[in-house]
Amino acid sequence: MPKFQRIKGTHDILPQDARKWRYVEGVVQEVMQRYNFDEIRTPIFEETALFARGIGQLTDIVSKEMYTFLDRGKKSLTLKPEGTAPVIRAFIEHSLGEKKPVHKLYYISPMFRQENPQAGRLRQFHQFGAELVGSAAPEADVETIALAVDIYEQLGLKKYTLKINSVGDATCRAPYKERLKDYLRPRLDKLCRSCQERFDKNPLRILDCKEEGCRAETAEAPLIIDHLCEDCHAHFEAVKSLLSRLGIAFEVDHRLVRGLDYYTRTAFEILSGALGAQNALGGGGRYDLLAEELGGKPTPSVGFAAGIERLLMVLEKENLLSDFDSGPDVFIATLGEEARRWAVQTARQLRQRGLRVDYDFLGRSLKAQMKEANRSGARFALIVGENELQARKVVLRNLSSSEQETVAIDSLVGELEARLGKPG
RNA sequence: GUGGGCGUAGCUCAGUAGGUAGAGCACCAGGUUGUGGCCCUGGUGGUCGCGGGUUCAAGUCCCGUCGCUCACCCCA
Repeated sequence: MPKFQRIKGTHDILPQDARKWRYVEGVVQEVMQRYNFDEIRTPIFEETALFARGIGQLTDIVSKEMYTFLDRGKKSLTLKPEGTAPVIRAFIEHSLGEKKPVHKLYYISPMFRQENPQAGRLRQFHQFGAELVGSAAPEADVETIALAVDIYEQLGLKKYTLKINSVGDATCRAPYKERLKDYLRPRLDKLCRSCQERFDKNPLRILDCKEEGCRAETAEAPLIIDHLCEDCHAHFEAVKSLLSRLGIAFEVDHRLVRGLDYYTRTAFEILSGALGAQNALGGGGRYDLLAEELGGKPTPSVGFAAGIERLLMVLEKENLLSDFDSGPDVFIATLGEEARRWAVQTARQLRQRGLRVDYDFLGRSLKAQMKEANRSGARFALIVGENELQARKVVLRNLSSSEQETVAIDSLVGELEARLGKPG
């Protein structure tokens, strides 16, 4: 048992996995670029009040999941539990809205939530996300949804479900909430205990409860979709029709509610059956009121966030993550002191030419060095002893074909580059 | 915060009726005086999560504790 171990809910990403992360992050960046989203990087921590204000004091995230601490100046700081509030804070702080009306921003970042870990749920986890800031048009909603979908498509993912809903806005949500509460009030005692708690805090979420009894009780409950104001209704219809035009399959789920308070109108989630209990790959929606809430000018916006760990779990399950092993171009195996010194020098020379080169650091036998070369996945081995040095030649062995030949040291670089297909 | 499962070599695990630990893989060395992948031989490696108790004797029984994991809740 090691003396120190990683703290609960965190993961070390070891080299073999790091390759998979780099691949996924690369695809994310590439698709983001196609949609002309630009990267933004915000700090790992923020003033606590930013999240309390932005996400909502009553949400689970803020009320019980944040990593909050005091700095030496007794200021309350919080490790970011989500990405949208920080991005909007930066947007306001740097007056980006004054420079041009619409900003398309994306991020890839760790997030922190102090929950009990389980499959697909960590305390430090990673999200990529995008925010389209400054447009109220339904095209903007569709832009972010299509972007999310295309990232999954680009990764080869087939089995996922897109669910969408509208949660209304300032004019229609409050009245609907009251109607819903009126409906639920007489049935309150038949609901599960957590739903009874939700009644005051977040009644909309009761519709999303998985309890058999609650589902039955709410089967006939009024749905927000039937109580949207005219503008919200038109917006939702436009979003749906644009999605259809793009051939993006979706399910309307009138019970879909998101856990962060800032959402208005469009809300969506992307689910995967391959995940277990935590089945949301990503989610997002429109948040037209957030910028004002954070002290900025009214700035209608949409965005989404998606979990990288969950995505990797699914890709792994679907067998979409293979062939990431690769070894050096050349492994130098030596015999004798003089040859070892030559290897140090030659390795650097080759590396400066752009080749990936490695050699032995343990002073082992030639046989052990060859074994190491094989294990490393190297394409070529360079075998060098006193004989070769005297003759100014080296043995160049192709490790997959087992063919080898003697090459003059002076023409080594050219010979290697020719065989590796690299530009000389 | 609550509940279930699990904690034996680097990894995956076995361990019978309690008698102070094994396999496969990996690793190292040799079989080839200067050459890998297969094969053969040998070797390194374990306070059996930790603490306490029962017992002549505990990985094996009892209690506690910590950790991991899955689930509830919530969400990525």
